[in-house]
Amino acid sequence: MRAWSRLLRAYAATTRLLSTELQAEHGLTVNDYEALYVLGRAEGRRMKRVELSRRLLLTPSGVTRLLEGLEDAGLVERVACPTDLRVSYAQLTDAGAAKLEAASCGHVASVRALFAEHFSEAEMEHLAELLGRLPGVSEGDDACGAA
Amino acid sequence: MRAWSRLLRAYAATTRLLSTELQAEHGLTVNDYEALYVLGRAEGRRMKRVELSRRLLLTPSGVTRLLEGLEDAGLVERVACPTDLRVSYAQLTDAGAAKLEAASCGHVASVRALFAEHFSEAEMEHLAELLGRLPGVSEGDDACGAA
DNA sequence: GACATTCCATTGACTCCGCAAGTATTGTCA
DNA sequence: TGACAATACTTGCGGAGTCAATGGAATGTC
Repeated sequence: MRAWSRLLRAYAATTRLLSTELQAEHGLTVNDYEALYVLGRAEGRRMKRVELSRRLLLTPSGVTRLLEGLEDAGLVERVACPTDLRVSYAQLTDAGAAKLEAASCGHVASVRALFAEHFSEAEMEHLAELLGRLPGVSEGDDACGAA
Repeated sequence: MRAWSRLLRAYAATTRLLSTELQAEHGLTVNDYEALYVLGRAEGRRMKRVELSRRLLLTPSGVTRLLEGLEDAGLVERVACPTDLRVSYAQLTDAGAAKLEAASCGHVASVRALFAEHFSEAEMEHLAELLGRLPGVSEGDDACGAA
């Protein structure tokens, strides 16, 4: 089916493009960015790791590894939960917030540029709506980059 | 932008689902399947590796590795080109064609099921059309699984 | 006919991420 | 209370794919 194969290709193509750019300009992967973004909008700029894994559609181990990198870069801190010793929050640091701010600007512009080149506002809306119907896609929504 | 973040999530979600199934039933990844499929419809069931990398949106090295697996499994053969010693064709074997046949049935059904559950025919068409506008998505088209 | 250039393909080192297994903590129910 | 399940997270291993570097072959230029 065309829709399916195109979804594969669309992902591959756009990801490659945007990821390369984000990497070159800020040293972040797409998922790094999404993680910072999600944390930035979260209550107290922190979030349980499990929560994060649901938002990003990653497995818990994926989240651990993702945060490893962000922690090493000082963008995210590990904060223990006082009431439940099992959980540890991922908390955006000031550096992380600054990084997010810095990256947002260019990244959002790139995304907009890429999509606006091929779609009208209404079509983007429609595309988002359609994709949102697939299972699990619009879980904890409000999602991606500012605007 | 919602459309972008949902594209990411849609890919992650659907891929995970369908890939797991394909893996369990036939030991193929999604890209393995796409490769077999593309080869199956190619002139003489063979294709230059560069060509394949364009169709699958993989880098040449990605193709080399992908075919490595398929060759080990006896689904694809390496055939030299007489007129240009640089190129080597990937040629679908009879076993490969059989495997494709076997996998197609279930896989196509799964894909259809997944999409049909959430979209009407017209919506799928529309979705495919929208995704196809993104750069590089509808290159060498006719694309995916029988239908 | 020698040279640089370009193209096809492969390899090694790396990243990202999923799976399965393991640990630590919490909750439940006898 | 103590046993057992469930939850949150981490870790070892492996697969898949990228990039950069390489080698071999074809092409264009003088």
